[in-house]
Amino acid sequence: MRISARAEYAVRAATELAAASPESATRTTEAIAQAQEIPRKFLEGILLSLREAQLVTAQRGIGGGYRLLRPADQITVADVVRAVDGPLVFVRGERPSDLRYDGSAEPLLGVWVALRARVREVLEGVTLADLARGDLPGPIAAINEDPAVWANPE
Amino acid sequence: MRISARAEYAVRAATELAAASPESATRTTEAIAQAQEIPRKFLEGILLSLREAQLVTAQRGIGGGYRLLRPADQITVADVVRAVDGPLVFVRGERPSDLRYDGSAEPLLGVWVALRARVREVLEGVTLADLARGDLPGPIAAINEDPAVWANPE
DNA sequence: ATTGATTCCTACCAGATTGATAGGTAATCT
DNA sequence: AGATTACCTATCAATCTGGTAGGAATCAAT
Repeated sequence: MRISARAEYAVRAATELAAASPESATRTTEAIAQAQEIPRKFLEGILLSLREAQLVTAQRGIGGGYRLLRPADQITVADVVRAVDGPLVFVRGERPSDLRYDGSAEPLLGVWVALRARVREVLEGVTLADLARGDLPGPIAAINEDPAVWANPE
Repeated sequence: MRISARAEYAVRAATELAAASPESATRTTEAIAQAQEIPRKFLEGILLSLREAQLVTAQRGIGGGYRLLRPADQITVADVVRAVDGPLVFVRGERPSDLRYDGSAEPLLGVWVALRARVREVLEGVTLADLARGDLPGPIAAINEDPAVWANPE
């Protein structure tokens, strides 16, 4: 279960826009690329995806750039990841709820569905405003209070 | 965040072994492949990985096959997935706790760590015995009681 | 109307991963 | 000896991934 570079860059870029003040200000691809150390040409494609997903708008020409289309507290990390990478969780190329299991493997479906639910819980539980402010919401922060969560078991 | 065919096949194959009775009985690659409709040659490689991870043992020759090395209630889905696909969650090729963020993207680390924690919770919370018996443990089953969990939002 | 900044679009690329197959070797039992 | 089974190595096409190149369209300011 990997989070792609595309997705990670996208969240960082979007957070950069969320941190812009005032909210109506635009930031150029170049500015975002430098601030977040993202390859510029690669970032171009990412921002395009974010625009197609209606998370940002673009303005061409001098003084142009990107800005968020909705308030930062109404865009979640899940929105951004879905915009660039598609469905949050899929199993063998299909969404869990599209899978068909028969026979003894059937209870496995429940595992994938529960997995997706938990992934959603985290990624839909954090907004760009949270990230820009630098403070995770209580329920998410609570997860990380257990030190075991920071250890690598493998 | 995809669950690979390899991982999904591996869990099904392991469940097949968990369902064998008595527990000491062996099942051949061929038998597992047919029962679970997994390409045989592909399954061969998967079972090899499971053996290297010390989850199963193999016996060659007539009457040979594979069997679980530990009781089925002491092998979790996470164990199986790690055996064939490595770390459960990684971001841009690294484990969350190996990532370094500086500046405004720093709180993002907490998101990935929380994500991994929740993924672990589900995959470490279900054993092969649970799957073989066809009943998910209470905490996992509880997640799936909310109907929203079964819907595709995208 | 020209110029410079900027997004937008299409194409391309090398390398890794994924899902799978082929064919032979080694061990084990009857 | 012969059948059966796991084991190993190599190969493969297709796709994905991370990234680059170059120009066309658009916009604001002069």
